[in-house]
Amino acid sequence: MRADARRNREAIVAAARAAFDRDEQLRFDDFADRAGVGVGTLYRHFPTREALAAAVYQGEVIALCERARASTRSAGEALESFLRGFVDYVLAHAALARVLADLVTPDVQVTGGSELERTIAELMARAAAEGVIRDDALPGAVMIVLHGIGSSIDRPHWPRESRAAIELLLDGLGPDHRDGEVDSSRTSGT
Amino acid sequence: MRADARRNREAIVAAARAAFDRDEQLRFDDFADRAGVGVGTLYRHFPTREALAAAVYQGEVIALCERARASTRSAGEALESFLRGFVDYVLAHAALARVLADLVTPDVQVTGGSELERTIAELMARAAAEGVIRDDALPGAVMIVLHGIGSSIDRPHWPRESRAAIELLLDGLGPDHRDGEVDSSRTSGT
DNA sequence: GCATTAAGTGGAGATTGTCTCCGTTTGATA
DNA sequence: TATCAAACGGAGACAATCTCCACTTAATGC
Repeated sequence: MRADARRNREAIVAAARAAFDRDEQLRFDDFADRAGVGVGTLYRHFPTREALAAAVYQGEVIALCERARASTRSAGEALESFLRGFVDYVLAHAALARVLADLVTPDVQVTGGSELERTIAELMARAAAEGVIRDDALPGAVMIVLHGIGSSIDRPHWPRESRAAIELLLDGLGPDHRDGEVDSSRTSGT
Repeated sequence: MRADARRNREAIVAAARAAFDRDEQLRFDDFADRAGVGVGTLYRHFPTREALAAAVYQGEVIALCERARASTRSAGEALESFLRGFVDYVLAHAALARVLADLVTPDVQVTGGSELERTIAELMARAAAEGVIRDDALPGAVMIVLHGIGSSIDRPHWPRESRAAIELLLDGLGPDHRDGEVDSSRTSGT
């Protein structure tokens, strides 16, 4: 890769990161201006807005994933803290939430997305092997909840509700309800 | 309302319902062509794509909601069957999923959305009063999961994963884990 | 150094989808 | 059947995305 190409690419990513961090809503072409390059250059490096967002966050997401997979804690703890940590990270980076949809939908060729799902699947498998979560839970179901968190950013109480959703999910993952659901046997006549 | 206005409005809704049912991805202006009216007429009746989608689905969603609230079954059963039923309905109407985002984000002036959330809140309150779900669960957290289901439509195993997500949610709502989460006390050394 | 050239650049303008505006038509009312 | 406010239609303004290609520049060989 030629030196000027790399320089431009990095300038674009840096400009995009700055804009995302302030949660600015920019037209795609504006990222080119911000980086001081032409739109042609922008499009050559990043064919879509999602590709750009991925370049900005891929590193961080993958780092989170690797930290979790390398964790020496029990599988249950690793899974719990990964999910809570991921949600905290998303809450702190609204722009990531706005593109999480694409990180989560695997059809796009974005490494961060499949990496996220792979990590969750691995942590769940380990936790299930330890018996601390049910062994019939689908990683995809967890992805769907994360997706919901990412795309609910415009709700008034987004952070609180997101954390609540994760807690419900973690509870639901517990090993004690292979049958369960809402405990209808307790139904009183009220 | 003038007769021709009503006729046009109904023609637009009918055309939109037909297009949605086939999950066609139309430009907004095309709904006007399909209904045989001008774009001006389309925009006067439905300022946004979401308003149109709401007109198509509001009735059905509100009907689902009212049926659930009128249910004479125990609150736990009503909540369970409402959530499962709603997901089934969404799975059967992909186009609804695509606009669920807006039905779920309350800033938009769409009656169906707040109606959905109000229904969930009410069913949850009743179930909590009966003691069949925890009383500290936020309706918003449930909305987030529904939102996730709606916006995960492009995932390969969307239906299965969506149902799995609802089951996890229902399990998590159960009354037995006021503390809980993943049961770390069971952690073995493995 | 200096030519060669493939890789890279920039931005004008094509394209596409959304939305507005206003001259014309039509249904309701008396 | 005259009146007029309500409703209509669609040309075209507008906004965002994306392509294309004439020009520039870094790398390579001599």
